[in-house]
Amino acid sequence: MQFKLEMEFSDKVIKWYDKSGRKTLPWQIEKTPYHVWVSEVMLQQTQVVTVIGYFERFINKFPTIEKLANAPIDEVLHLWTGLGYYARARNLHKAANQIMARYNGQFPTEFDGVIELPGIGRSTAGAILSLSMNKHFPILDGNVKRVLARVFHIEGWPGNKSIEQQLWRLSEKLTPKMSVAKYNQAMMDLGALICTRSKPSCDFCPLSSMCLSYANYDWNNYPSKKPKKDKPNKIEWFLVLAKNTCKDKNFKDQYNSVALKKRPDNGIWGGLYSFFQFSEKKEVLEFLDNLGFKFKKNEQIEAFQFMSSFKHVFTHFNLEVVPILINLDRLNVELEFENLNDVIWYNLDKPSEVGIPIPVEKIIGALRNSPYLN
DNA sequence: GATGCGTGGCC
DNA sequence: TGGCCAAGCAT
Repeated sequence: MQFKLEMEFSDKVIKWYDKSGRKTLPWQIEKTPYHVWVSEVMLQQTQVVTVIGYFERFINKFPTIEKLANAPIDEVLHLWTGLGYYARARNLHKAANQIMARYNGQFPTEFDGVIELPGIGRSTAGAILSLSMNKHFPILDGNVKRVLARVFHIEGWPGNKSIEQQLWRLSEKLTPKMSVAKYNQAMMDLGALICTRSKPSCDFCPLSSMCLSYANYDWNNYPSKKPKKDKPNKIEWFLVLAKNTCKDKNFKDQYNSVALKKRPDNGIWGGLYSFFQFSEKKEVLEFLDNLGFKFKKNEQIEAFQFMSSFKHVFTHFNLEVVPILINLDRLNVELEFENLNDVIWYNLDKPSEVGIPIPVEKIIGALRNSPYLN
């Protein structure tokens, strides 16, 4: 038997959802475990408007867990290009294969089995089981954290373990036995639509009468801000090796493919294809040396074309990208990458279906329609 | 337990 | 413009 406060809380939330909640997002049409799973993973640290298009393309390409499991990882990463946090895609693919092997392709229905899958933590497991099967599990995403921190004046940054634990206990206590699916979706909607990070719409909030932050008009202090840390700046040279593969005389002075190398599965842009990257310029020359280039000073200057450098911002550092373009046709050399693993010639006109990080996309875009083409 | 992991939007 | 953050998880 739940106490009055909890009953009142969930009652208000659910009634609000019936009137004002979201019910027609792409992953709410057929609320299968697979659809909810893919959407929840895409929505990790990512906003709904961004996810919608990615979700539709993804489900269209991989309509079932089996199709996803059997797809090449590069194809999965291709559909994830631009979404970020690429480990999510690799984990999704790995988990799909586990589901095939362990559960005969049926998404597991027990919490222990779900949370064991790579890329699924406590909150995502709770979301999948509650939203798609109405099972009684709490969730604690950024929206729920914000709502609870404000209504109950939870002090401290939720990234802190003990604060997060407090919030989990609150979420457990407030999650009703009945209508869990509706309640959990309602809490996320409330956080996303009403109890927003800045300028919340308290006038339309079903919880305002029991909200400490509303009473004190101090929503801006909850949840507490993350402690600041300065971001390092890094510089990276991207070696753009380009050549003409169409062998047409008219395109003699142009090229239409560039060399890309698959990055290691771990770390930044894991499993994606990028240009050869170097943190020191002299490493670029050494690399070319090893490939058989022997430059005299003047040749080097002629061979290098510096494209516009630009900045790319990550969560934890700033990256200055300096692309160096080398037109191999002009040098009249034939480079062989046979001794290098995971290198592809990426055709600018017929792009391979692989994952590409945004800065690489930008450079490729510049090559397609810019003066560099001459 | 702190840190690594993307990208786009907002003010 | 730049700092901050958004449906977290893995290590």
